Amino acid sequence: MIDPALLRDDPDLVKASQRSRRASEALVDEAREADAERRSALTEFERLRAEQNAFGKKVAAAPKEEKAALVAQVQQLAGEVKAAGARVTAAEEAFAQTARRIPNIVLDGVPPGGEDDYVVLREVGERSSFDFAPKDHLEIAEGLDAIDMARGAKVSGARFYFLKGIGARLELAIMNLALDRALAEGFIPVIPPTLVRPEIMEGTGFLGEHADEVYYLPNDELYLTGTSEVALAGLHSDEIVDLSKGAVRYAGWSTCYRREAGSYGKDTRGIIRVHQFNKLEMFVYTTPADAEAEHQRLLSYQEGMLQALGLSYRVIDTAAGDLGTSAARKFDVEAWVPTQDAYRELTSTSNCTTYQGRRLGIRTRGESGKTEAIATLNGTLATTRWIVAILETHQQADGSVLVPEALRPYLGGLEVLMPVGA
RNA sequence: GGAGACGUCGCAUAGUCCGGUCGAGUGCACCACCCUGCUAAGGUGGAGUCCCCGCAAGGGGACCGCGGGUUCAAAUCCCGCCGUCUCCGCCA
Repeated sequence: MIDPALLRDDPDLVKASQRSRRASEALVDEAREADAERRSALTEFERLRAEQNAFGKKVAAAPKEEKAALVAQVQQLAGEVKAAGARVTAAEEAFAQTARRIPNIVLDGVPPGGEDDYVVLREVGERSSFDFAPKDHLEIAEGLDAIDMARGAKVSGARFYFLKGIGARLELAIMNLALDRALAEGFIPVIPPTLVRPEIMEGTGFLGEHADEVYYLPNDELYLTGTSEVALAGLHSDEIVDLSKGAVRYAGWSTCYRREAGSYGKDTRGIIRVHQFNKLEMFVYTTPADAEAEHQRLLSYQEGMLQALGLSYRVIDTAAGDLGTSAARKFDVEAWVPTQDAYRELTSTSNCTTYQGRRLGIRTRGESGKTEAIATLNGTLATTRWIVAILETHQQADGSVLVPEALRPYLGGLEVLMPVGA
């Protein structure tokens, strides 16, 4: 939810944001009209209600024998109050419905346009080159007996897999490396629920255009989360969060579930795009003033991870039209995947400014002691998918894989992953 | 799965049976001031959240888990939902 005051005070800003997202500008005027209607209905209701309240006091104070006459007098007023109240409810509903459809205001500097209009901020590290024909991650993994797709499909269907042996250990190693780095930066580790109630899923904005992506358990009215961002945002819903000691930073470790609807035929090979994976997610509550600096900080932690793992990558500034509903700016870090001859997203970090917090009723106390909107940010620090980039980048001609130094302590000092039977 | 109890202002509680004088008392914590030569104690006052009108001063409305209903009037009566706890049953 954007700040309703913005709609009234600076509609042009909202419209500019919509334009940059290639989204509807008319929606802004629609919302403004709904807001005006809502307020006039409210004023009318409050006037009547005040009158009724005053009368109520009179009735209460009146001697018994006069009560009946007074009561007869207000009966009509009571009906009017009720009708006015109903109008307010309807008008507020209409306003909320319209206003909610407006996505977050994009920040200055975000490239306008759609999916392909991102801006590459930088490319870091040398792309690996091979004097042999590089294998893709699945072929390498099968050589290592690290991933079993066929049996994943047998047990659970397409886009499910077994990570086993060194594959399982590798995932844990990446996750633990990320966790340790997060701890060093003061993040509080959290293992959150992965099933959440509708209002939490709704509040984080995932039931909008991404509704198809979400698993739902109708018997229990619970949603499976596609990222721990959902639970970590819900963690402080309807609370006033104390930021007097600085930003509150969580590192959520969770399994993530995604339906991948509409991506049929895309990335069907291996574990690039799967229904279930693990992720270490950073989630930060901070003041609106500090949000942009925090965003850069999250990005730097992500880049630090990729660098530690010897991955070549680029950072892109996602175009406005490709931002999620809640995001005001988003940076993706994409690793070079040799056999795809392409960069593939390993991390994503979004600054949701106060949009998500407002939807979830999360506030903080400003300097003056007044409550104010809180800003939230999130960013990936490790996922199962990283295995893809690591295997492909560090593979050797014999099918073995060099373990990046940073990862070795998490694999009992192992320096090379050897193919089974080699 | 069955039975029951409970949900009030940061925390703890009163109020609910008998609807109005209750947006709501008390204690603790909190803030300001006063008093007391330390720590402590005592006194006075203040303080919630959200919204509307207003340049402001100020005025008004809503909020007693949530949502409906009854009524001139609901924390209080009725219904539904959610949550917490206890007992029994079951269980990886």
